[in-house]
Amino acid sequence: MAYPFGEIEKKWQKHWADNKTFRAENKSVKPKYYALDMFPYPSGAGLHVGHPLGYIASDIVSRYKRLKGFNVLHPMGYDSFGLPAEQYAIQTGQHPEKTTKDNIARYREQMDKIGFSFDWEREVRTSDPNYYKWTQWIFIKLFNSWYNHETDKAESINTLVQKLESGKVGKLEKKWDELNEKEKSDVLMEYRLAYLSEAWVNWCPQLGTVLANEEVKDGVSERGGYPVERKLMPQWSLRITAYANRLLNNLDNIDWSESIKEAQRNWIGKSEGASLTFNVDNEKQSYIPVFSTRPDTIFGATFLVLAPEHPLATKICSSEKKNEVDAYIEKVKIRSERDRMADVKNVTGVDTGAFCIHPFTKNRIPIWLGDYVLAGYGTGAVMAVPAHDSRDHAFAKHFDLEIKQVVSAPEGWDIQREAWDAKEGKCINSDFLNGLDVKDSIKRAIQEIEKRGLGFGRTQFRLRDAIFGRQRYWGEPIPVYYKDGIPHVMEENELPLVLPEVDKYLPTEDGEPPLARAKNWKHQGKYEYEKTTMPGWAGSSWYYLRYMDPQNKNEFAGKDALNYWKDVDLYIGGAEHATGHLLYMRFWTKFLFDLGLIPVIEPAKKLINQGMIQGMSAKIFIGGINSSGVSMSNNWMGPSLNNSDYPRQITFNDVQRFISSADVYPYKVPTGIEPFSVFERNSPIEFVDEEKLNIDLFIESQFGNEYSDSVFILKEGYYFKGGYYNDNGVLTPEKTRPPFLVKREVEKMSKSKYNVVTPDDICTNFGADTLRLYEMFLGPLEQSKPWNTNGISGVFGFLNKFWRLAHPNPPKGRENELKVLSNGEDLGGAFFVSEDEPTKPELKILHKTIKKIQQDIDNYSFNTSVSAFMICTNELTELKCNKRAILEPLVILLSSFAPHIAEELWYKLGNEKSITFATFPQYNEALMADDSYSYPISFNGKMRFNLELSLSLTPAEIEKEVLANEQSKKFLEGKQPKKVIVVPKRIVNIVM
RNA sequence: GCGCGAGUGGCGGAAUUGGCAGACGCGCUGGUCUCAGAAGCCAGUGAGGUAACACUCUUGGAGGUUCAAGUCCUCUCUCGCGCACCA
Repeated sequence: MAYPFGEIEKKWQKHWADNKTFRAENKSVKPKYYALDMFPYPSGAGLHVGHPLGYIASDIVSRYKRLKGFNVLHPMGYDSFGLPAEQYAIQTGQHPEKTTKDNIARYREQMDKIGFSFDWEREVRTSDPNYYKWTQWIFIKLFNSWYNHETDKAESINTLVQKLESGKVGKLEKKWDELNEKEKSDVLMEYRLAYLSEAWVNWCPQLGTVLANEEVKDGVSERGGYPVERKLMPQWSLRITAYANRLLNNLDNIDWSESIKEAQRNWIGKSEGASLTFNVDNEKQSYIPVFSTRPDTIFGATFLVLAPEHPLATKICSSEKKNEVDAYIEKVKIRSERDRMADVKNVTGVDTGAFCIHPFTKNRIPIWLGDYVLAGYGTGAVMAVPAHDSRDHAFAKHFDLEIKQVVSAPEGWDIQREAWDAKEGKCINSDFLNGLDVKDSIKRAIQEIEKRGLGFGRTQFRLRDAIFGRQRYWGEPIPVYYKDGIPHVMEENELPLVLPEVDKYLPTEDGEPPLARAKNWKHQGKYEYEKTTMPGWAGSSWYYLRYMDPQNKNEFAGKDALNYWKDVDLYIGGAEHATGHLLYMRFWTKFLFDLGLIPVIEPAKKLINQGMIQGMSAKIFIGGINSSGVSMSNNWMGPSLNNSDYPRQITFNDVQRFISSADVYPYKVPTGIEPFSVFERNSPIEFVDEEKLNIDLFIESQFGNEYSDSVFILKEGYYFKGGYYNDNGVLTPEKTRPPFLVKREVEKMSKSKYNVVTPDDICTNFGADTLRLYEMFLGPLEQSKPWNTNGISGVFGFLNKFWRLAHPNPPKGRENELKVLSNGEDLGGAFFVSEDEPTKPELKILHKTIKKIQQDIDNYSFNTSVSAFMICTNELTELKCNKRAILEPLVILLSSFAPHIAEELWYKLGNEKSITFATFPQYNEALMADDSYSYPISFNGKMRFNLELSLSLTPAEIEKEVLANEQSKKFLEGKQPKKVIVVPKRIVNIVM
């Protein structure tokens, strides 16, 4: 019989909730510890087994830190604005708020079953007006701030206005005071950290909306397949680029995984070089600034390339090239930026017919347009040095442009064939740079450029400002209204700007966002509000602060709370947020710090990315209707590929589709229906046992219903409309049907792949403690792994074994000592612990385990902790140890991992307060010490035998003992050892 | 292409950072209990080899450093993830 986990878990979950056991206090003499999980988006599929992986780890740490005397903040909430609820709303008309609430209720129910020690009084939801009021408030702060590069921090926009008034900043055409309101607004927009500007977006005219990059595939919208073009549109953006340097430099001071830091470094993409200007050889005196990290190669610049979107492109081109240039720009426009980046191999471009003057040589060099130059990076123009940049080289080769070498390459390098990109070599053909090393010549070139007033040294970032507006309904309204065409933010005391009701969640007929449907939704009844909403990452960029003081009505969080909790000590979540959420959160933290609103510049000291738990998808192969909608029946040759054998029971008209078992695909699928009509589809895994699909259940289900008319092709014979036919078309008794197999494949676990496994079944069948231990036992936290339940019985067995330590069969003659408590009669025996003094071996086991568990938790190595518990339990079982002095401390150790069983045993041991308030036991090295050690004795590095020796021996004595040993003599074969290595408490190695 | 990470039994994974490779668990084999099964308990389980020992081989591959290498160095292969015309 298993221990009564069901009863125990329910009982203690209720106890913890009723007693608010895990409530964190904002004032305490204890040191603080803040353990945070990335909060989930509450999707309709519910929590799957991958979610709790990180939550369990942070819960173990939280419970451990409480035992270690910390005041622990361990909260949970929901990132509850987002697209899926809105899509569902569009399809069904159900308000996203309702969907979200239902999903949250389900998440909560699932989490409660796992026994997390969250302080639920601190729950936050980003879609709650009491929460997003402060998200909007931060937006207003961003709008009212600018980045002062002199002080290197954000400041109130008022300090900028002062500087503008005194003329210290900016080059205004008129004096500040002489500007009208619109002009002033436009000037300030150039500086505000939240600003409105024209930005390039993926615009889909048919859908009337902007699409995110990932929603565009092959130049058309993923949904509907409508064309998408690049378009300049007014957009709200956040000036994250102002923080690029600090976001980069501060990475060195936080304990985050190297891969995340590296991803952020790449994303920020700092590069140093020079900006220099080329004058166009025309009457208009146009000039083109370019950015280069290789100003040392300036003498190798043989042409200029502009991005097709470059504003000068159409202005400078010669009249005879005008048509060609316009055609090219039009062609490029309909491709998304992503497509352009993906399509690296094809060189495209066009000659503008215009020329510019090389600033040093004064040569005339041609100006081209090329789509390998990105409008959004640098100045949108490059000086092409084909000899030393392979992209320029490819372009030059394609259009037969001059390639001029200016850096020495290795012997035999053919510069006409391949570019020499490396920053190595000496400058040649380069006037004043000749003979200099590349590294020195970069500095020298910048000096010269600055001296001659051609440009200046400059640092460029790949990071771009974050587009902040979304043409969506289910998000925070941006607290902005328009008065005489000028955007104004609302007053702080007018917040929150509550999301208005709309009749439909779609864009309007004229292509305005859904919020344009809101009736009478105007600021002070007069002024139009901004119609876009904030992106998903807005609310999550600061939520860790709100947890510190979630009920606060007057501030986003109170000063005392902020100063007490400061930052997150341990943050656990997925690595997929490397360049999104985690970067934005760091950005907002630095901004709030600059304004003096919070005391920290980084949100989280330590970050762990838990690995993804993948799903085991079940793929089926469906053939039938081809892409043009023509039934494939005419090509169908029958399962045996022999038309004359074709069974009469099936007429072609009945058959919609043919589904192949994985062990026959593609062999029994007639060649005529390949390849265009056979496709893979995921079957929901609940109809699959190992590899076998239960066809009957499958067809009856909502998912499989559409295949009720299909032929299921088996290795031998086939299945059709409830009957099994052999290859001769003879209806055959059910029993002989061969299995229909699916192809199992490891994929990301997601609702759309029908491979989601929820934790609920495990909780029901084995209990939450087993789930918690098992998820930890699977392997290192950071590692990704497919979910399987193969090993779960081992973990469950361990908990039962542990339970039995305190529920042994009572020894003869001492039955009267039995302590029978409430539900005592369950296992082999009733609850019974001995009050005897522990023996030395028992103490050794205990203290060894305390040390191991403590070290493992400190290293976040939870899988090895579980092993340690198992070893300890096995050893104590061997000794038949049921002593209080051993079990009581062990129960405390176990309580972070398996809190329910620990809490129950703690209670049975006679403790009245929750084990949460116990103290983590201290290990004593002295009790673990052995007086002897079994030395492995090796000869020439090969281990031959073990020898038990006292640890008090000196190395010299050990050597003597070993050499005197009978077995050693055998391996020495009479030879004299050359050398004997003795490492005390490790090894002895004899070199012959 | 660039960056990061990883390759250890049939499987998930250990290995105090250079010191007995394969802990712990699954699976498998045999035994015990049972009318039978499940659960539990006991024993075995890297490969080769042997009646059993002995012995030999073994951490993706090839070299190297060392008394000693899964661990350090060089080269190389494979896989996973991230970024990807960033001038």
